[in-house]
Amino acid sequence: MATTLNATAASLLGFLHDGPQSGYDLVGTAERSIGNFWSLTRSQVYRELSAMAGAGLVVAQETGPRDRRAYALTDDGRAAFRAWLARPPAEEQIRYPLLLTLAFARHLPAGELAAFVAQHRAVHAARLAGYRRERAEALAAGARPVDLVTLDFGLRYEEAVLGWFDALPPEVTGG
Amino acid sequence: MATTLNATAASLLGFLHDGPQSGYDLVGTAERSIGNFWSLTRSQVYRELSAMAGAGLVVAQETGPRDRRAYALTDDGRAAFRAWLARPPAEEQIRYPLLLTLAFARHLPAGELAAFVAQHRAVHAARLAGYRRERAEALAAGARPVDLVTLDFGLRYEEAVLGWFDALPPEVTGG
DNA sequence: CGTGACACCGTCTACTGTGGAACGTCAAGG
DNA sequence: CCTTGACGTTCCACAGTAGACGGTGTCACG
Repeated sequence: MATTLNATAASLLGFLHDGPQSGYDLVGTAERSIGNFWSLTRSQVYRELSAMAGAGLVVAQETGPRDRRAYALTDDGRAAFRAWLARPPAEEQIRYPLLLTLAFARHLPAGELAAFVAQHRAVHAARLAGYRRERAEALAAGARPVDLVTLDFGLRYEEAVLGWFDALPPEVTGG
Repeated sequence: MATTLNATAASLLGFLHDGPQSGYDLVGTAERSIGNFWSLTRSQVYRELSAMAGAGLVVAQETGPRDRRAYALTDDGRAAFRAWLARPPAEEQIRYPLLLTLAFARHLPAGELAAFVAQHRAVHAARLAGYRRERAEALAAGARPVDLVTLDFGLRYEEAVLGWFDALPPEVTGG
């Protein structure tokens, strides 16, 4: 592994610090813990796992039922993870197709645009509600502020987006 | 072109409504107008252009100086663009490596984390300032609210992120 | 007991997106 | 004249996405 890890592979190593997991497990773990701001797919997880196994950063354990195969961290893997973690993180990426539609809205009949906007607003409202519930549950379970920083990012993001939706001019919302 | 356009290709068609442009031009146009929320690279632009030329959505004009080759919209291209625009836009994607670092911060010495956070905060502060300036200029140039919706998204996003940075617990900021 | 539904688990492929190397070309300035 | 640098395209390797596919264990229900 001459070249440095990519962020997705590194996060898998991060999760493996808590014990061996299969690719399937890792997808679930990742979705639960970093899914709000980092997406990954099964395909990629398995691809990275076998690459890292080849590079000696993880070792596959014996296959269990249903071809289940857990991977365990090696010392090299631990070292690679720490090396990755010490590197300055890159900037965030945002891609929002709705804004693309909005940018070209002059080519679109007004009614359809308003419908798209309403649909997206509903999605964000639901996400915000979900984050608020999650936060309350975490607090009740004794979480410290430092445990909530990534969740709080999502909260503030969704609040901002909802505020943006609600400030949209009537040409866009169909008002 | 049986399969539907992807968003990047569609946006190129959108820009070509204003007249023929080369790949190089399109990269610049896109960066200026949708770059805040939609990234694209040279490689992809040229790839999509030749694919669309093959599908008859655009036609290459004669090559000018420096192998420059402008593409013009065809009627098929116009139709494909409208068909794409009428489809409900997908949800946004966010990937923020800093949050990944934060999520695994327990494996990292405190000082390094604070430095990363400070660097990212500065980036966002600069972007916010840039957006505010852009907005003022656009208003001065007579822009209507509907022309500012995508810029306003960026503004609210950056305000929210900055608010989040400023509410981070001292364990993270090194305070 | 049987079987059908469904979650579990991995593989594969095609396509989309990113980053940078490479390379020729024209314009302008010292 | 020569260098520098913007212009413009091509190519490649890798990262990320989406979904089809196929096999397997479990459990509920008839």
